[in-house]
Amino acid sequence: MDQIDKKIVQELQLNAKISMKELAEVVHLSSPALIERVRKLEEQKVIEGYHAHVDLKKMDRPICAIILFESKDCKALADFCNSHSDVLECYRVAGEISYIVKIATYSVESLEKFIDASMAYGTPSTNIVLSSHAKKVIEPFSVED
Amino acid sequence: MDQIDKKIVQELQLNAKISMKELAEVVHLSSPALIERVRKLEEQKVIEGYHAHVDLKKMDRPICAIILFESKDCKALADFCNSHSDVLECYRVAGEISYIVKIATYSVESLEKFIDASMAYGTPSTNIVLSSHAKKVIEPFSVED
DNA sequence: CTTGAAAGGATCTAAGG
DNA sequence: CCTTAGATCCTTTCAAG
Repeated sequence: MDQIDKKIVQELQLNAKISMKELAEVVHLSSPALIERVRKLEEQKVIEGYHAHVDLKKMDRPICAIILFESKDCKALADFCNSHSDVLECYRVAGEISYIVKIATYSVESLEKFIDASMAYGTPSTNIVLSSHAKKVIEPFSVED
Repeated sequence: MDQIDKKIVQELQLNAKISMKELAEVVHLSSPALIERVRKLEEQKVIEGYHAHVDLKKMDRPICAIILFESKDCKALADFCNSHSDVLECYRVAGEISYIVKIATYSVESLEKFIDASMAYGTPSTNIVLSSHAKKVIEPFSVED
C-alpha cells in the first residue's frame, strides 16, 4: 500500500462507479497500470466489495436506535438479531454490556414490538438516535494519527 | 417503489458494479427501462451513492470499539469526533448516554490515546468489539416485519 | 510503467406498441 | 411505461517498447 494505492482506495470509497480511465487520471497513472492495482487490491481483499448506500427514510425506516444488551445467551440473541430485518448491525462486545445492536424501523410501535421480542434474549437499553454521522472514507492508520 | 425497484435496490446494495445490462436481465427488463428506473432511484436519492468497502484490518485498524459518552457539550464532542481519523460513526442519542461513537484503531496504545483525548469532552465508557455483523441489504419496511 | 491500437461492451437514441 | 434494434461512445485489453 503506497501513496497511490491509498489514493485509489480513497477514491473508490467515495465513488465506486468512477471509471478506471477517470481514476487513472486522478492518480496520474495509465489505465492498464491502474486496473492492475485495483485488481490486486480486490484480490488481497483490501477492497471487500462495492455497495449502493440507501436512504433509510426512503426505505420507510425513519427511526434509528442503538440498543445495548445485557445477555447470558449471546448466541440466541445473535440469531434473533441476524434474522430480524430491522437490525442493521450487531456487535458482540467485552464488558458489562454484551451486545450492541443498531436498528432502523418504521415507527415507535414497530420499535416497541422489536424491544418486546428482544427481551426474550437479554435486557435491552434503548437509545434513540437523534442525528448521526458516518465517515465515507476510512484511511489506513498512520503514525500521525 | 414497486417490487422491481425493490429488487434493483437490493442488487445494487449487494454489488454496485453490476452492469445495467446484467441487472436488466436479473429484473427481467430491457436495458433502457432499467437504466431509467435506476436514474430515478438516484434522483430521488433512494440510492445515495456507491462506495467501496474496505477491510479494517487491512487498513491497519484491527481494533474496533464502541464508546458511550456522557457529555454536557455534545457540540464539542461531535467536533472532536468528526476531526479524528479513528472515528467511523457517531450518533447523538436521547437518554442518559448522549453520544455513541464507533472507532477503529491500530493498537491498545492508540485506543488509550483516543480515550484520553476524548475525556476532555465527556465521560467515555468503552466497549471493545469482539465480533460483528453488518447487513449488506436493507429492505424497505413492510407490514410483515 | 507507458503508449496506441483493436475488440468488445455498454449505454443511448429512435421508432413503435 | 415498455421493447427492440442500431449506432455511438467508452473502456478495457493487448502488444510492443
